[in-house]
Amino acid sequence: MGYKYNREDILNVGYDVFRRNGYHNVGINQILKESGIPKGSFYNFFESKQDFAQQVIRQYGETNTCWMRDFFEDCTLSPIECLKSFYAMMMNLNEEDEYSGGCLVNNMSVEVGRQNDIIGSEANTHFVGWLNVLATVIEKGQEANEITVEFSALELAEYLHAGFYGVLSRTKVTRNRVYMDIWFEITFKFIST
Amino acid sequence: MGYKYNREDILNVGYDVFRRNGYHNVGINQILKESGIPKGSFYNFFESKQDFAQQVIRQYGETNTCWMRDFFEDCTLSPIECLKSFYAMMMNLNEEDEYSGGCLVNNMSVEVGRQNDIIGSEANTHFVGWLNVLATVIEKGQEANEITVEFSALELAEYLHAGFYGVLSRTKVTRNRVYMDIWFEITFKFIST
DNA sequence: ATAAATAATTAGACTGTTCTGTTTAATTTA
DNA sequence: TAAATTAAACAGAACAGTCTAATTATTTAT
Repeated sequence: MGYKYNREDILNVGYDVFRRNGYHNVGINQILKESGIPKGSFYNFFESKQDFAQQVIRQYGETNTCWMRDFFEDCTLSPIECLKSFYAMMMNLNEEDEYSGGCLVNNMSVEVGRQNDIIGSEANTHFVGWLNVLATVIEKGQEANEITVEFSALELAEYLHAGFYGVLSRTKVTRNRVYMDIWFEITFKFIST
Repeated sequence: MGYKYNREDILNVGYDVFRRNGYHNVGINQILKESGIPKGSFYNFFESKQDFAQQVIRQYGETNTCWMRDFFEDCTLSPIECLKSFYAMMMNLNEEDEYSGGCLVNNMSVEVGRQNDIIGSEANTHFVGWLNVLATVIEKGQEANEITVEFSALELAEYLHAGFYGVLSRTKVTRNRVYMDIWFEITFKFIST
């Protein structure tokens, strides 16, 4: 029989709280309260707030990379239709969430990515992982003549990635799905052959 | 002769400090220290930290709207070349700044735009203003047959806006100009007729 | 197998600092 | 002289992180 609390559960609470509220707006006490863990246990598992945040990002980043890979592996549609349904799903999730969080890794990048090297490079690591998954699918789409070959698969992945996160920022203040829809329409029109 | 300190100078300090460090990571004391103003004077001019941040955003937002309008009015190139040189300039500024700040309004949107209605809607107001300026130029480009008419000028403005801010977030953690260049190449290739 | 010893985890009071914002008084300008 | 501004001490809450003790799990010795 294990102990009462475990690292993973606390990380999951951290994911939720950081994603919705940002990094500097969240105190350790809030994490403790929402996870029901006492301070001593927290500092037994994590060295500091920064260390905790890094581990939160890492867990989510890795989980999401696997999730994306599985999604595209299981997707039986053509490559570009897989991409479309992936982004359609992300947009739906964001709408259901009422645009209140966006992407944890992007939020962390914007808020502290430049000042804090530890968090910045942790975020970048996972961005790169996701971009590679996207690039794989894009490449298949190019081979199937569905996607333009004017640019490399990785360049197009960066393009999709940037556009989507830009539009997430836009929905945070407009709280309206239409901006995601516009981005979707234009982007997929443009990359399609 | 006026008093020793004035609202505008403090707002400019706030712009710089908030842009580089975010909202919740900045304390009033930092603003006081960097502007040399005592606390009493600060609270004479501003009701609260939130009120201060709102005014910082407003001043920058309005200034930037005018600056953009002037830029495009003074630009003697064709519409799409004006757009290109506008974004090229923004990219150069960001590179010179070593990717350390990005756009204040976008940073604020991502960090607090969803939790804080005051700041969120202030940010949105200025986004809308900038988008309208962009749309005006895009419309001219469409009339001159330089820019695709598959989408409305405002939709394309949203598209440019989202992509650019997405890529700013990307440069914050990569600290490399190349991601802006990729975005630029792809985007202008796509919108050009 | 059981008991003793060791290690890991839990618990929360406590520390010192920093946070936003208040207050009161002195000074400056109109 | 009256109003606006400047000045800094002060207040109360929140902050990250420390510390000691108690509890629980695991390992070692018998």
